[in-house]
Amino acid sequence: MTQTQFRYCGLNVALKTLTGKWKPMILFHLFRTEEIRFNELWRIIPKVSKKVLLQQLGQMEEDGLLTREERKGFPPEVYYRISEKGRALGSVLAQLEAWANTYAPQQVQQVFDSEKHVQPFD
Amino acid sequence: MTQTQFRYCGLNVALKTLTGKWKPMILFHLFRTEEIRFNELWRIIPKVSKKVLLQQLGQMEEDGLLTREERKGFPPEVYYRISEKGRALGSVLAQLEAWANTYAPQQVQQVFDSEKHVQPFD
DNA sequence: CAAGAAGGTCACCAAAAGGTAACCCGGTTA
DNA sequence: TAACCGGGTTACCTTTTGGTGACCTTCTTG
Repeated sequence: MTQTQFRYCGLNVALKTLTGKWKPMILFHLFRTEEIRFNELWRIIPKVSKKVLLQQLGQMEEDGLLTREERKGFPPEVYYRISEKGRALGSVLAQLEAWANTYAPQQVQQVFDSEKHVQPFD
Repeated sequence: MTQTQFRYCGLNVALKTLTGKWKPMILFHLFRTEEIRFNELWRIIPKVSKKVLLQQLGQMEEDGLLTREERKGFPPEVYYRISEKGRALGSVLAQLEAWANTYAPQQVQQVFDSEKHVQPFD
């Protein structure tokens, strides 16, 4: 028997930092690319508006999940990358992913299908 | 080096089932009591409105995180308990809790403080 | 000089989430 | 009969979240 112990306060905090329509996808890309420019991300993520993407990134920076670096110059570029704190979530996110694939495969498939016609990435 | 692999589809699904103002607290109670009546839960959870509690429980039932059993009789009582699928999340939730306690202890403390004057439970 | 690229802001709107209070129903008890 | 209990719904409102399009700024290039 798995005697799992948790309180809800930390859980609340953790879920609040993860909640946002585009955050799972942003995290996904941050985990796979090591560093990514704003416009790259914007082009990769299907249908998100510039404002909202910006604001989700802003929240994630506030929450310390990622770092934002302005490299000034020509066209001034901004690089986002996963932080220590964000990276520490990796295994948990993978487990959430696994849980959904095990216990709700049809819904996962639906999400997948609803996006594949929009974005053929990989 | 932790080579964490996840896609965002399952993550999206998992987070969607966990998102809701009172769900962390509901889960917390379901994990510790094995079975609980609606009004018990309502009295234990500080300030939630009946409607919203009901609707969060409804979503969680739809999502299969918990089971709802009407025991008809006297005043007809309704018992909620964690499901298989829900219980499978236990260790992940504990890890999210641990992550928040490690990386955002001050925010966790804030949530704790903001609720302790309302509810002295345990 | 005109146009474009990168990153960002602003005003405004639409949808979703949450909250409040009143009410319903069936059965019990004062 | 009146009031109460457990569980639940409804109408209505407020707050939060996400979305659209125009605009700005600095620098570069045609």
